[in-house]
Amino acid sequence: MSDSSTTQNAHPASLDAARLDGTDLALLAELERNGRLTNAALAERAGIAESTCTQRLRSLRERGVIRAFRADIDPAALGLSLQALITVRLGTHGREQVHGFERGVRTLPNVLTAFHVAGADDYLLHVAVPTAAALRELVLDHLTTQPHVRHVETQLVFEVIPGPGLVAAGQPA
Amino acid sequence: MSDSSTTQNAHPASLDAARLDGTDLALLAELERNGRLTNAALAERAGIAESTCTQRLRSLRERGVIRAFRADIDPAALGLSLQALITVRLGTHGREQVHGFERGVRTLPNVLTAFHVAGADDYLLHVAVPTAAALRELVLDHLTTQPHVRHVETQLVFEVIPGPGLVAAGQPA
DNA sequence: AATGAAAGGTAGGAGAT
DNA sequence: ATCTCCTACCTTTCATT
Repeated sequence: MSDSSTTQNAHPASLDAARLDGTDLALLAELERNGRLTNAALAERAGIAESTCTQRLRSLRERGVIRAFRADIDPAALGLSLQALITVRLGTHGREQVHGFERGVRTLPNVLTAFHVAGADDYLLHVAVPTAAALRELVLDHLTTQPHVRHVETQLVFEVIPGPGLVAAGQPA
Repeated sequence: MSDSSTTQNAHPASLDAARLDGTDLALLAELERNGRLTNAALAERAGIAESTCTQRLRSLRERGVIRAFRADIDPAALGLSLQALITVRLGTHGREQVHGFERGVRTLPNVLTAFHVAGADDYLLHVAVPTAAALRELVLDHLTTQPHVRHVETQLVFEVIPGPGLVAAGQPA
């Protein structure tokens, strides 16, 4: 196993629709379901030799098609049993403000993902917290205090429903 | 490698804050960054024997702390270079409507994740599509046509910003 | 719960097609 | 680009502490 930490971000600048053949798609589909499949098992399922599989995998990582392999961890098991979506509007929208806010978000604990969106709102933050009190603190101490934040709105998340997977949606039917 | 596909969902009903010691957290933190770390490397980083690491890992999966291992795939590489957040409001909110809608969402291609939220809106769908035309089709053919959908609003996603990771936020500082 | 040893499985490269 | 074969490494069970 090459074990290059997360996958060196040596992407060639984000390729659009890398040329992926059926074998690549099969590998991706398997690895999206089970990222810890052994190379041997993967090769067998795709009907190719193990060494070929190794090379294909390396190529997919180097091209940035596979960005990383991640353990999918239950937030509740870490004591983060409350999730919320927080809508954020900035007062000014220059490059500096945007970059500043994003830099902050990347290190804000409790933020799972942030979306920069078009429209009246600027950001949507998906967060996980232990308690309602922690959520309030997050909003009051780390968001409304940020220099260019003009408006914040919080929605409780009842449930997160996974979609059918990326590869299922790939390439036109 | 035990290779039980995704991780059999034999969770004990969703444990809240499973008892996780420092070693467990170290393992989770590593695996969140690199889910394909070998057991040997993981053991070394955590300062435990390889056989111990195997057991810890098995336990974490069996308890549902680790739900799965997934390849993180670049949507653009699959030709899905446009992302959006779609807000959905239902007309009626009985159990049947909610379950029906969720069942539909789970099989809707292009849906990466759906959030069931509290408030004026009922759902937020994170989708990835190849083109603006495909987005329009998704909304018109698969959402507004659903029986209990009353209102749909679409926001373009400029950028998805990853948070610092779940484990970073775990347990109070 | 954690460990070391040992058997069996796996990874990735060299060289040929 | 793919394959077969080979060696070094990895995984895991089990007896032991």
